Amino acid sequence: MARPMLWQQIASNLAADIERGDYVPGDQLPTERVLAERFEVNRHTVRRAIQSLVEKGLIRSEQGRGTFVTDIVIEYLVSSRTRFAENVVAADYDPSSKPVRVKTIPSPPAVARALVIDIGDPVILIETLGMADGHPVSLSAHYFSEARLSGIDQMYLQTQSITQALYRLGVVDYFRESTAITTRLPSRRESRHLNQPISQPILVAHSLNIDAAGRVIEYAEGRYAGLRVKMLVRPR
Amino acid sequence: MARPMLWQQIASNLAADIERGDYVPGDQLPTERVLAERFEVNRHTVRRAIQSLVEKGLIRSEQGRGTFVTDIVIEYLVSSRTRFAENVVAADYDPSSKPVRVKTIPSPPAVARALVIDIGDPVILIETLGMADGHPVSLSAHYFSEARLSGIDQMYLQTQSITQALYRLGVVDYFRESTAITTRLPSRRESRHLNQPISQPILVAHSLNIDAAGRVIEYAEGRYAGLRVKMLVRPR
DNA sequence: ACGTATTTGTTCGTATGTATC
DNA sequence: GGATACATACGAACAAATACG
Repeated sequence: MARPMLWQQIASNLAADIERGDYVPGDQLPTERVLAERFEVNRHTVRRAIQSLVEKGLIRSEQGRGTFVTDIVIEYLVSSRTRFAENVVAADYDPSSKPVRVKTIPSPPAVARALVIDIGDPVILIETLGMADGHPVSLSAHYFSEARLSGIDQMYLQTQSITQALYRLGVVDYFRESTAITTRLPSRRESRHLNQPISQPILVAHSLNIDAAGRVIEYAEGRYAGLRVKMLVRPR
Repeated sequence: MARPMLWQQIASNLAADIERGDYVPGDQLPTERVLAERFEVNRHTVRRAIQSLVEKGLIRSEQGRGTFVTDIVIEYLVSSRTRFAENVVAADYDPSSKPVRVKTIPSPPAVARALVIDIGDPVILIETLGMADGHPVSLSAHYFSEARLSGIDQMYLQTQSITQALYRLGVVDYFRESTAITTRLPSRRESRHLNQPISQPILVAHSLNIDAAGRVIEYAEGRYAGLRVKMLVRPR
């Protein structure tokens, strides 16, 4: 029997530390020199261990900076049928979501313009937190015209799915008409929900969804954790 | 004839200041109190003037912060034929660009992967600063395989246009195959070139351009001033 | 704007243990 | 046993990128 090699022992040690949460995604690992001292081996041996973890995708090294635990990265495909859960599944993570706020409010100007209603007309706001493997990824505010889709708030609370809620209200399918992507620093509230530092920028996507007949269904403002999300566009 | 109202005189005064460049996009105007003193009118009168300029879209006021000259906002359409100049013209600004760096380097891993060459193979880097009405908007690094497009650096320096340079090398047209959009804070160098604070996030777009035959032509990393750029996606 | 310290990346050389013929 | 090839591990030095005052 081959006895386990030194570098493999070190690799599984480090992997266990990461698994246990000693180091969370984005954290910097100790330097190679420090690890070499801790494990009482040569730096080469530590490097061999690190290399194997990099190949596994668990960590990433950056020359001159350090070695870091890999962040969860969702490649968020912006297409005509953009759905949160599908994108997370495609990235091989476990999707989940929960309501943050559900309420009816007078529509702000930007929302009214998008939904083609008058400013102040009642709109239903459903704000959701989307997660991948339990890590928050997106905080999305979905706006619906109360006049057109009355009761969607109740349907959503029952089904926990906007697609499902729309379906029960007769919207069998809907499409992404346009998406405008910007960036800014998060508010305190946003940084709290997305569990990321207030100094880390977020991606902001304003999108308009229409049904098969071209009627405006939903206007949404999605805020995405900049560290964990990449928007992928394949143009027509 | 109705003689001009006080608030209108003040409004056109302020508009002229802005037109003349006393205040550039993003600048904060003096507070309402200060303006009231300067024009020797009541604050209400200043407010009426400001309101009219806000409606014209020239300035924007933020409760508790101040009044600011509207930033230039480019709606950058991500499509199969994405060209910088065309996007700037569509937003009604005057496009220009200048080279920042032109050099041949061994290809870094990410570039090699995108261009389907070996790591370290020579690539030509052309870095350009794109401007709208003289305000920097994008800092883009364009990578070309030296083996495939030898001499494009010289062509670019002659024509000052990447599209033109490619044309002279036999690439009559090219298309955007994919674009990945992320965000982060700028480096010192980037913030300097884009003339924006280091604390303001930038949009980062990694894109791949191919020719009509589907051959990879160019890999680019565009960095866009977050304050002045909105990426617009119309999915297929 | 520029040097200094830190950190990863690369390349030498050397020694040792293991498997194979 | 002997010769060879190969992988593992250690040591030292330098290169390249980065961070920071």
